[in-house]
Amino acid sequence: MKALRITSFKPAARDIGFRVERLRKSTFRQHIAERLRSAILGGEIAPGAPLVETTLAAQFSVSRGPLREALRELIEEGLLVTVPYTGTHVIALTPEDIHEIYSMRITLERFAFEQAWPRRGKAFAAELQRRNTLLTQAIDIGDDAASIQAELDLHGLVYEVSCHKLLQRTWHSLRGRLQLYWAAHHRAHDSRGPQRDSHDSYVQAALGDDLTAMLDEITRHMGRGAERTESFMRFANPFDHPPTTGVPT
Amino acid sequence: MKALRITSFKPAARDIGFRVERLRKSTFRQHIAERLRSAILGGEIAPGAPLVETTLAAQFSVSRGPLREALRELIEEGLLVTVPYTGTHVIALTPEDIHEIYSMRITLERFAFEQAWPRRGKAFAAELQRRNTLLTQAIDIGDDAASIQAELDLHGLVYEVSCHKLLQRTWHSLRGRLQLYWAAHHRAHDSRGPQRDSHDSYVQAALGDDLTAMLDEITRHMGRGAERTESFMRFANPFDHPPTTGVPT
DNA sequence: TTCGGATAAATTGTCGACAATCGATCATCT
DNA sequence: AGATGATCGATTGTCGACAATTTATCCGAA
Repeated sequence: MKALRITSFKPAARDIGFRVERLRKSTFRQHIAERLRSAILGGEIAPGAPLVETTLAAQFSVSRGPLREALRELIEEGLLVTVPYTGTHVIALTPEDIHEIYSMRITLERFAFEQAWPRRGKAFAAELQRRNTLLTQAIDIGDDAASIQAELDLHGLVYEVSCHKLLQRTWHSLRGRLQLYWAAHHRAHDSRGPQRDSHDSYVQAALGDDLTAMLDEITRHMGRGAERTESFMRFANPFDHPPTTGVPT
Repeated sequence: MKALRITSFKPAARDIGFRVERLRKSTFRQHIAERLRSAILGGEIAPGAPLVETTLAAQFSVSRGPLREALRELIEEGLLVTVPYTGTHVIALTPEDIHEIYSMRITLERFAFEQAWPRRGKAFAAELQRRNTLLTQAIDIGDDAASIQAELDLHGLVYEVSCHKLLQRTWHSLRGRLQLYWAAHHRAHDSRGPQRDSHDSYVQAALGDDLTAMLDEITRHMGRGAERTESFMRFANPFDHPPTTGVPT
């Protein structure tokens, strides 16, 4: 076997200017967590659907140990809820949840722009436009999953540039819920995801010099999304689910 | 045994006006997670300290299964970091982390007040003053742990009143890190925690009618805390730790 | 001495089996 | 019929042992 080992070198011994991230050894737990996450977020597993450990373990061809640990991760992420001795199921988002997600998004993204504003540069501008192009293309093609991904990526850039690990972490969690909802939304009535050109003013403001205008744009932009979203949920709400017992711990 | 069972009643059958929360069944995992969390946050386990599964399992008198799951929870919460096949240790906060915590706090607490502002009532005012009194008493007695707890509780009220589950969840996570740092801080040079009367202007503004003034007060209040905090860390930084590899997943 | 590889100890990852608990079903009694 | 209590199947919680991997140590050769 003799896998290449990069970890554990003497600190001061021949330092090429070439730092490599400690390459993460794959454990079943990690693979399962990733796969399950994308399955949930991608809509392969519907919101509210129950997950049975033995079944999943069999599907992944592992024992229940690693599987349970992977579940524990997703539970703590807020994607799953569990009741001891009873079962685990994917969270079912309520209209209130959606409202909370959007209001939180406005707050976080405004903060992110305040942090990132002085850090913007040519690379930022180029990357922002690149991602916007990607989004537009995905919409034109009509690929729902790609559109969602692209929109999240577009909005994600400012968090990356903010250089604020805690903020990124929080966004990551929020992003998961948002993706979960969007996937369910699009699957429910197969309208295309984000509308074309809907992010042009967002991008333009982000490249401009007026921070206040940018902050206003965020509030306006998100407001539109929240509005469309909530009005939809008020009509068709396929998930009017039991208590769910989802206390933050 | 025959424990009393309140769960699972028919919805419409004789509803006494007496709602009771589904009492949570205790599993080892939960107990361990709680105990470990408080041990870490309380400073019993120092930041950066390694945790060995077999040792812990022996201390708690359980097998490694439940213990590992409890660890997984704390890892996902951000209190622990782990490297596969290598080990787990308590996070070591850097000055940048502290800075991030405080800036995030300002953003979140301002948002919380915006949400909670119309919901304030007599109960809110009474509770706020009660908690402030508790804080003052704890400081007068000189009980560090109680002071930290009291200050966090005081600031926590607005999140509770905000009725924003997502926000509460985020605050809970932030609160953990804050508590972790404060405990380490106070233990390092045993100065008393928060200063007396430092929250009077905060409480006063929270009871007033000027939201803008409140938001400013938050920024100012936190700014003071961050300043004291950071200046301390710049001088004495006992935790100048290895890479830590703490990617948010 | 210093470098390299083999070796050993410690720690985590994984597995399969067993125990505890829950929810539903059904029998029984008033 | 309605409520109460026992039974059963399904699912999760827990355990102990074994395998895989990392890290530190030791030994030998240039």
